[in-house]
Amino acid sequence: MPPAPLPIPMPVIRVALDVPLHRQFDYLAPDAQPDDVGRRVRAPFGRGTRIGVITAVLGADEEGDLPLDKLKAAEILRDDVPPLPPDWFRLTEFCSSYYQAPIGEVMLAALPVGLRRTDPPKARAVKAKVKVEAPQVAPELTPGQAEAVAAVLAAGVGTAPRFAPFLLYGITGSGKTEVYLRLVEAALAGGHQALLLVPEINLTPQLEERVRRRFPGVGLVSLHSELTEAARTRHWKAAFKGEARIVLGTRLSIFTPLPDLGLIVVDEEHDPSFKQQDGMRYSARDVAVFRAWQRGVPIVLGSATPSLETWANATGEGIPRRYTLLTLVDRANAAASLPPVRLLDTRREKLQDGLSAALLAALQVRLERGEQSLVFLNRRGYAPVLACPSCGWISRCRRCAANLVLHLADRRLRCHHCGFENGIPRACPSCGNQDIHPFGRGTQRLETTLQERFPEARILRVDRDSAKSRKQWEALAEKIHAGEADILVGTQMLAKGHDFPRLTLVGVTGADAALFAADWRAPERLFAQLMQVGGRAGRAELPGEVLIQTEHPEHPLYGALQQHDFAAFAASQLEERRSAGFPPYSYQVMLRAEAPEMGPALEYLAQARALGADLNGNGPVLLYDPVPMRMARRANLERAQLLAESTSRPALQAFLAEWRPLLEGIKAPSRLRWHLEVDPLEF
DNA sequence: CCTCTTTTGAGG
DNA sequence: CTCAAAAGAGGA
Repeated sequence: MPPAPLPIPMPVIRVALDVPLHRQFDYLAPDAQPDDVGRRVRAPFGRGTRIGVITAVLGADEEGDLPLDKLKAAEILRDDVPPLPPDWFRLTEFCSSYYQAPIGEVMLAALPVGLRRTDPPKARAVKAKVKVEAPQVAPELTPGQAEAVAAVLAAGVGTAPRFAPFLLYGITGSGKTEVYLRLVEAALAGGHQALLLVPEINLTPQLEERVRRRFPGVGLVSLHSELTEAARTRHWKAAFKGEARIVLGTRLSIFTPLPDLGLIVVDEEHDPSFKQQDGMRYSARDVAVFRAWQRGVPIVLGSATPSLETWANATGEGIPRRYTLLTLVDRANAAASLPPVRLLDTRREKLQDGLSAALLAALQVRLERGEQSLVFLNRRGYAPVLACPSCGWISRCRRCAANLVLHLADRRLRCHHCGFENGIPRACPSCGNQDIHPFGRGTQRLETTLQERFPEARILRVDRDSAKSRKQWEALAEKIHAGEADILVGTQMLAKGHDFPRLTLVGVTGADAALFAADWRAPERLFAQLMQVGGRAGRAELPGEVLIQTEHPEHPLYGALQQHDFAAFAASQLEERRSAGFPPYSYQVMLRAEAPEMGPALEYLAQARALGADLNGNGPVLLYDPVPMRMARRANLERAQLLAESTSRPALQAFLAEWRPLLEGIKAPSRLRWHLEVDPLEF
C-alpha cells in the first residue's frame, strides 16, 4: 500500500529560477500566502543564492515533487514591487513554450537587472522633475492620417479596446508618428496606458522628446539599454504601478507589466533589432502581437517597408488576411514627394576608384551649391581583405571562416566576427613579397578617395568605427546638422534616425552584393535599407536625388525602387517565397550546433534529425539535412545547422514540444553547444 | 599508484 | 549554466 501523501505542515512554494533548465524548484516558505504568487524570492541554489519568481504556492493537500526534508527554505521578497500579475505569467509562459526557452530564464530576463540582484542596493530617493509646459499644439491631420486614426479608434482605443492588429504603411515623413500620438492621446483620455516599441536607441531620445512635449505632465518613461540600471528599474516600476502612462522602449520593454494597457504601437516593425539574436531568440514584434491579442487591445505596426510576413498578413497575399492595412500615402503621391532614383550602369564605364563619373559630377555640383551629399557603402574598414598577388595569400582570420578586414585608420587587420586583430604585415607572411595589396572597398577607403578627389570638401565618415557610442554619434550628427560637413560617407548607421535638411544627394555603392546573396531575405533587407537611405535626400525645400551604382540595372528590385513601389516589390518577393515554400508560406525552426570540430556538430544534428524523423513519421514537419553554416567557423567553433519546416504552425509547435526534450538527451562532447531558433531570420 | 583531464549529473 | 564527483587517460 503506498504511503499516504505527507501532510504539508509548512507552505511550499514553486519557484522559477534564472537557470537554463526546463523545470522549477520547490522551497519551504513558512510565511507564504496564496497571493504571494508572482513575488520574487531569494533562494539558495547549489552553493549560491539566486532570485526566482514564485509560480505557485502549494496548498496543504498538494504534494510537492520532493519530500519536505529535502527542501531548503527561501526568503520571499516583500519589497515595493507588487506580485507579477497573471497576464504577465501568461505572456512569459507563452514565450517559454513558443520559443522553447526555460521558463525561469524568460521570467528573469523580463525583469530589470536591478530586480534580479540577490543583494539589492539601497534605493535612494529620486526626486521626480516634473516640468509642466504648455502642451505642444497637435498639427492638423492629413485626410490619410485622419482616416488611419479613425480606423484604429474604431477598435475601441480609450473606450472599450479589443484586439485588432493594424499595419500602418507609410513612407518616411508621411506622418506615422502623428498617427501614433493621436492614438496615444485617445488611450490616455480613456485612462489607459500606451506602449510604444521602437527599434533602437538612436531614435529613442528624439521620439521621447517629441512625446513629452505633446503630453506634458503625463507620466512617460523610456526603457532601453543605455539607461543606468537604477533608472531602468525605476522606470519599470513606474510602468508596473501605473504611474507611467506612456512607455517608450526597445524590444525588452514588451515584457513590462502594464495594469492599464490599452494600446501597443511597434514603430519600424520590420527592423531586425526587434529580433533578439542571443539568449532567448524572440521577436519582440511577434510577442507584441501576442500580447495585444492576450490583453485584447489594438496594436499598430508601422513601417515604410514592412516585413514580408507583416505585409502578407495585411494584404492577404496567399494567406488569410489577419491585419487591417492602413496606407498613409498613395503611390502617386509617394512618387511625387520622394527623390528620383537614377541607376548608374557601371558595366559601361571604367570606374574611378569605385566611383562612376556621374556620381562624381553630382557630388561636385552639390559642393558648388553648398549642399550636403551622402555616399552609402554598407561595409566598414578600408578594404575587406589584404592579399598577395604573387602567391595568393589573403588575410584570413585564424579563428573564423572569414577574412580580416584592413583598417587603415588605426593600422590594424581586424575580424568583424570574433574581434581578433593584428598589425598590418609589411610583406606577405607566406612568400615575403613586399607588394601586397588591399582588395575591395570599405568606408575608410571611400573617404580617402573622396578626400583626394575633392580636397576642399569637408568629409565625415559615419560607421561603427567612427561612432562607437551614442555620444560619439550624437556629436557627429550635431556637426552634420550645423553644416560642418559636405560629404558624408557611411554605412546603414546613416540611414536611421537623424534628419539632415541640407542633404540633397544620396549615392549608393556596393549594393549589388545583396541581390544574389545566399540568404533569401537579403533582398528584403536591401530594399528597406535603400528606401530608408534614399529617403534622406531632399526632405526640406531642397529637391533631392538618389544615384545607385549597379551592374544589374535591369534587376526588378531596382525597378521597384525607382517607382518607389514597395507593393510591387513585395508582391514579387512573396511570389518567389510561395513557390519556394519559404515563410510566410511555411514556418521554420533552426537547430544549430557548434563545437571545436565540425564532425561532432554534424553528428549531433544527424542524431537530432533521426529522433525528429521518428517522432514525425511521414508527418507534417520537413527535416532538412544537417549542413555547415554559411560562415562555418566563428571564434574557433565549427557551426552547423538543421532546418525544420512545416506549413502548419501548430504542427511545428507540437513537434517542437516533443523534440526538444529528446535533443537534451543526445550524448555529445561537453564542448558542443546547441540551441533552437524559432522563426529564424538569418541563414 | 598518483595526477591531471574529461565526462556526467545534480541543482529543491 | 555552474560545480563537484566520478571516470578515464597518461606518466613515473
